[in-house]
Amino acid sequence: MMRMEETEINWLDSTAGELMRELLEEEEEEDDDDDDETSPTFVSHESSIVNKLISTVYSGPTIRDVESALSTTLRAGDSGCRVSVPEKSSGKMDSKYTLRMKICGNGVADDGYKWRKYGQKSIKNSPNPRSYYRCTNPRCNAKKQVERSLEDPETLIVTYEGLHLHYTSHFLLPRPQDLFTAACHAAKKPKLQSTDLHAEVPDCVPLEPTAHSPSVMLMQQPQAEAGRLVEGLDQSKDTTDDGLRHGLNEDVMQRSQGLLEDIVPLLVRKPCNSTIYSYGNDLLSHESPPSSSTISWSPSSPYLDVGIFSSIL
DNA sequence: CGCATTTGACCTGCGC
DNA sequence: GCGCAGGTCAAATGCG
Repeated sequence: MMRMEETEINWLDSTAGELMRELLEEEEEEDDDDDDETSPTFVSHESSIVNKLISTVYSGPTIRDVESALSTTLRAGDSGCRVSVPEKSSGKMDSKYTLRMKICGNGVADDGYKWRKYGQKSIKNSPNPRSYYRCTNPRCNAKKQVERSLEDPETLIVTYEGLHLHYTSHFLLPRPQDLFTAACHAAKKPKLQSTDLHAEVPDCVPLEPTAHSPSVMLMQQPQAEAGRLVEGLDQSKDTTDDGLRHGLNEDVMQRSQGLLEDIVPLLVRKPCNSTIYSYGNDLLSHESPPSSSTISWSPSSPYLDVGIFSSIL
């Protein structure tokens, strides 16, 4: 079984590489037509290539599908949580991504990472202060800003910036009922970080390990583990593509065992605007600098994981 | 005691 | 150059 999965991944790797080359050639010919319907968010030339690649290799749900499924299912389940897909990244090709998250209970949708608040600032023309967070992983340069929406006080506007050089626990995809349970726990859970809504700082809905989440062990390893995982990346930072892939894959291969298919980003080697879809046990991904996001989702579990990768190189 | 949060001060970029 | 607004720093404080 494991062997078959590895073979599958290798096949996908090589296939992706070939497709990428084809698409690159194709792009040189038709330079204008970049309005790819699969991801209006991605504006760069490179992103468009990746989108084509993904749409070629991947036939699962699109971001829009995910958004649709989320709003439908979550509302149906009355969990109160909603995460919408990234908004337009402000035209310019920076490493920022903005998401809107519906507050649920006393918490909000978790993005799976652990954040440390380093500042709060009141914003002009806004009654709500903006909170600034950094990823607690010292090797990770990811940041996010959280503020309440002016239009809808129950909506948090989360702007992600920077790259997570480690995995989020959200590769674990709970079932819908688990999600709801987690949301309920979040409402009661003791303050882990800033969860004070008045301070506009939501942490997350913790994903409680369940028997239905086989990936829990791997993804909930302590941060030290994540740090080690990233060491490989740091060493090969200049390289980027190969180095990144190497660092990730090697480590992941070593420790993932049967969970390999759950966490190996297929196209992690080609960072660019990216979305990682997790569809059941199969995970396909594409990444792209300077900004990218990861969205993990399972049809049996309308949980949208949003991690932001950017400016890794 | 260690870690996270708070919060005022400081820095930086931008528009006038 | 100046002022404003946004972003970051770091000391103080709180909490487990």
